Amino acid sequence: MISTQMLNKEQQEGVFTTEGPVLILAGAGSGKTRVLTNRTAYLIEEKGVDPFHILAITFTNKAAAEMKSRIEELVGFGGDAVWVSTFHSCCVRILRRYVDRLGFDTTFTIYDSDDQKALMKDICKRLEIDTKIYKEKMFLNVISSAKNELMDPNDFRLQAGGDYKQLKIATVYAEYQKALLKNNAMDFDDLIMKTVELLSVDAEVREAYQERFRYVMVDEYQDTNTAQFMLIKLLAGKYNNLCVVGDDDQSIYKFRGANIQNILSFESVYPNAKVIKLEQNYRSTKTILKAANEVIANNKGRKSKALWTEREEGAKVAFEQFENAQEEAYFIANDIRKRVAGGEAGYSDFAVLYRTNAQSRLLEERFVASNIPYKLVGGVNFYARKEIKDLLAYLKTIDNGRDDLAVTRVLNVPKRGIGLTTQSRVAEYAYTHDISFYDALKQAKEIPGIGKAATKIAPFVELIEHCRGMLWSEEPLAVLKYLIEETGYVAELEAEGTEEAKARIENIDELISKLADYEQTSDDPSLNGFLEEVALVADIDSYDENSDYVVLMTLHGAKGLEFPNVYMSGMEDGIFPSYMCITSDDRDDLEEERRLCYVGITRAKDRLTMTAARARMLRGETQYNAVSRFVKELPEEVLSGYIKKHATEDMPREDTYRKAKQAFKTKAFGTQPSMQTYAARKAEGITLDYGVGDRVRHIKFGVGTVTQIVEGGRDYEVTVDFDTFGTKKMFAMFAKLQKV
DNA sequence: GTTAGAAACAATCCT
DNA sequence: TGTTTCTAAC
Repeated sequence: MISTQMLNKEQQEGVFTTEGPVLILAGAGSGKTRVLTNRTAYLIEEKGVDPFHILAITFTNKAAAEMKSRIEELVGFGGDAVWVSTFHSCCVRILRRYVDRLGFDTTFTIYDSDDQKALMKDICKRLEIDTKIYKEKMFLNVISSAKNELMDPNDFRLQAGGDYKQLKIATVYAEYQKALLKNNAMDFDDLIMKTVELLSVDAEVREAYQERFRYVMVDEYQDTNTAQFMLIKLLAGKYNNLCVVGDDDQSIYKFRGANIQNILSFESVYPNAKVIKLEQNYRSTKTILKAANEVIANNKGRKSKALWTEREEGAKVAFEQFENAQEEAYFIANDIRKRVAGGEAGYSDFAVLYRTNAQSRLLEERFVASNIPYKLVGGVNFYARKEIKDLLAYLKTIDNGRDDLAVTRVLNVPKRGIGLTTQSRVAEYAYTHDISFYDALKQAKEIPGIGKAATKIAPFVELIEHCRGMLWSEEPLAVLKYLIEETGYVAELEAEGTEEAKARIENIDELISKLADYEQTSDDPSLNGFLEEVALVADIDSYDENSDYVVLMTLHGAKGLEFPNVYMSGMEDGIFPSYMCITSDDRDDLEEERRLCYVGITRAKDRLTMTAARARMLRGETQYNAVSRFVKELPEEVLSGYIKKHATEDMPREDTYRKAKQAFKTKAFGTQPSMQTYAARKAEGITLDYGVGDRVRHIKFGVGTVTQIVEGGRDYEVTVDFDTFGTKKMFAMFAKLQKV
């Protein structure tokens, strides 16, 4: 049911303009998801469009799931037939059906960035490239950008001209694609590019999808790259009922190939496009919106728009600067604790945002120590963890024997006494006979110079074959369990007994329940399907706004979300804006960073707090950073806690910047930067809730017994005999020991 | 072939 | 600081 009275005039226009190309410029918090869902409902219920003919594309599974459930709520019957998916899963779905027409097997595996790197390493070795001069990552970056621009190895070679380095990259690119094809694998960029290729080359497939997708909608359009643009253009190519929603001020994925021209020149590509602007914000207070507007106004070359709200003024934006990052973390944790205790809000009403994942560690430690429930989004992806990747590699080997990477990963895990020499002999044999690594293993006895290693290989092959046999009659879950049992993977970890090993076992248990869950919820469960789902999950997908925890994540991760209380931490020049973009000579980089700041500010509904530290430890070195220039761009009247005169106007410029920093460094070291924590200065010393003989837990060393406590000034030196790490001496304030 | 300890090295953000 | 790669000894 569509309730138009709930929509403002512009939103209604977005809902009712269903025919032809439409560009909706939707400012932050202007209710774009509401427009998209209502539009879909309108198409189905009022215009009688079969849900089968509607496609909606988002960037994350979480956004897709959310949109899907909201559509189903609105239309009741048939809503689940709408194809709502991410770019990547949409492409996979098409490719799984037709990619054999491009010479791939439809059971292809998807490589993540670790896999890409491993493959690239092999290639560099084979081509005898000195990876000290040309780094693997450089090749991968260039290749990725090329793919985002739909350039295949040939195109790349052509544009290289006579440039030596470019030609070298072209060779590597070609070799890389060859290896992927041989392994029957694709990387993330391939998923899009191959689909575009398929649709361009194969008229039959193209017409089938064009006929199907009579209405196409794209969310977060500002983040699309050239390949994705082409994909959309092709899919919507027959009926051209294409509705894209985006905000150029929130374009923050240039590094991933996002092409801001897609949104800026939409009207020239589709001259008859209808443009609708959503400028009323329903999320933030006037103060927060003013802060956001002022900051983003410093950018040039954007579609002008001004967000406004009917909401109240609200609290000022708080700014706090601390001596170091520890104090900063302490303040944030304490502030949240106080507000929750005061009944002002629940934990889930808070989000702490930062620029880099590395900043999460201190916050996390502090939250653990303060017993604040939190959820860390991002960092090391669950599926990128060693133990998970190992088990997945087994499953991949079982599923697709052509994936050499997966096979080599687990061939000697657990240790089977198959070393590097044997491995390279097999690889060589496979290469010269033009067969897969796994097939070579099957004929291990024939391989010259392998000797007794063949007897070590046989059980591995048997294991894989047995599992393949199992799949005929049993669910993938049974295979995984059998695998864990047979390889002794968990048993080995249990024997280790460390905290780390325990965490790994927990992860494995989680993998088991994920697979079980998949088998329950999927209508046609298969090993291949599970591996695909796993390859495409993003960190953000695991975030659940209904659980009562504080969320910790990067500013990038926060896009599309909203919270009553937001902390933007690490507001320092060199951190945010990042060192990389300050030193870059491309002015656009700073603008992108500013957009990121805009995204961060507009996440907050009621209260926004910015924090900074004077000194921060970065890669083992203490850095002294000035307050972020973005803080200085905030209008004075929205700020509290920060007196502008401290933000000296005489901030040295780029060239003198380093010198000044150096001077500050030496001075600071001379006077011994204060080692006291914020807690100590605020509370005049600390009290311990444990004594000699008590059992305590340390975040890293695990559980141990306190053997000695020595008082020293405001702190205590505590000696703990840890169960697994031996005896350590530490200061109570830093150790954050917890009584158990 | 395996392992532990030393040395080198690293520069965001993500599907 | 934390992780990956190298080296030497078992």
